[in-house]
Amino acid sequence: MSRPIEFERPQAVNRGLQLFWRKGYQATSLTDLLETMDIGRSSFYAAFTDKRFFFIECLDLFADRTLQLLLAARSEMPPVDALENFFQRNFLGMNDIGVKKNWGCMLVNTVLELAGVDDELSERASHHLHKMELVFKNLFEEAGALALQAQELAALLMLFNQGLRVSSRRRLPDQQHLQTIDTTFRLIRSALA
Amino acid sequence: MSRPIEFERPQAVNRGLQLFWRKGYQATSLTDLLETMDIGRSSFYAAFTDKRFFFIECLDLFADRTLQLLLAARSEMPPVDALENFFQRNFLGMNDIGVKKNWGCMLVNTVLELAGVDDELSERASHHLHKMELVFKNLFEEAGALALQAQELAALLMLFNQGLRVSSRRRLPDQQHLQTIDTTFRLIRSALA
DNA sequence: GCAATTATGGACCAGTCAGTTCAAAATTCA
DNA sequence: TGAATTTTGAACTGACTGGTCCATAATTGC
Repeated sequence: MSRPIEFERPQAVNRGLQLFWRKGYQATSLTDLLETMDIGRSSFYAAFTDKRFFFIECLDLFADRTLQLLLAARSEMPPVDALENFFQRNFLGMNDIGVKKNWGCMLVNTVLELAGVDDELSERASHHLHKMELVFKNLFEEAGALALQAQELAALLMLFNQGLRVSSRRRLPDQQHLQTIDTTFRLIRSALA
Repeated sequence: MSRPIEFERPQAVNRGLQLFWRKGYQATSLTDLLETMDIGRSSFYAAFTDKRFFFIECLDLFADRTLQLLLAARSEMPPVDALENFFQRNFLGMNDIGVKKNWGCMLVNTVLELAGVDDELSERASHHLHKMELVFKNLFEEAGALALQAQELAALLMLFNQGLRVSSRRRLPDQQHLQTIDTTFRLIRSALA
């Protein structure tokens, strides 16, 4: 019968996800992965099929978590505030050891790294971004925008999101990112008013 | 004395550059490179030192060409028109065989692929983007903006640039990209008026 | 505690990677 | 034409890749 492997699995997946997030798919070797996840080779293949399949699991998990983060903010504040907060978080928060993670967005990273190399993975990441854009649109509608305007704003915000994640990986000063977020959302609010 | 190797060199470099542009640094194997450039292994190492060094040459060349493209447009039209034209080009033009190159921007691609993997290369690409942003700023000043406003607009446009290049690799419909460019530049023009 | 089942570490595999070496071929200069 | 020089193809190297295998170890149900 099933054994307590499921116990440590989430933590192992999480460590693997972070490695993929930081270094990308290709630059993450299986050996790196095994060390980081603190797991044996056999166990890895038994639990996750192979590297590519595991990457898909991480990618989907990342997308899901990101969306949950946005929806959690929504449950505590008005829609546009939630969006703004969602972006600000990435440049205010610290991780456990007090160092910021400038790893951008795993979805954006994956689209660019694997387009033309592994189109299936690239398109899967792109699809997750599309779903996120739909959530943006819903939030704008909740804020009172009509369908067409909500869609335009969502497209604009996704473009902004992509640009911001690139800037994040360039390790430009946080102040600049926060400034850009502020400017953008002032613009959005004035369009909604 | 020197032999006519310099004759074919530019074309070989150009073919190599396109391969790096399309597939990125890691996914481009030396064998791929040699076939595409139609050159032998020894000749490659004799002429370009090694893969990484050659990549740098391509990266710098790409940045230079991109800037030249923008400056060429500037010599034929007002600064803001030149900027708009610079972006539109990528979604209107076809290559020799009538197929569009949806390879995004090699600088943006490189920043994302190699951040955390080869920071020296990633930062080199980032630096090229920074130089491009300075050119944006100069063009806005030529269009009559004061230094501070020109800088803000340039930062915004670079963010827009990055976002657009990501969208490009996602192979979203061109019409959407052109629409976004139009919206953005209407905004910019109204800010300048 | 014992047998059946499952997880695990480590050796192992074939393939690919970037890079080197060197003798043969091509080109130059005289 | 012929000697010096340089370019080139092809074989080769050692390291690393993702993935497999299997004997041992751990855990389970009884």
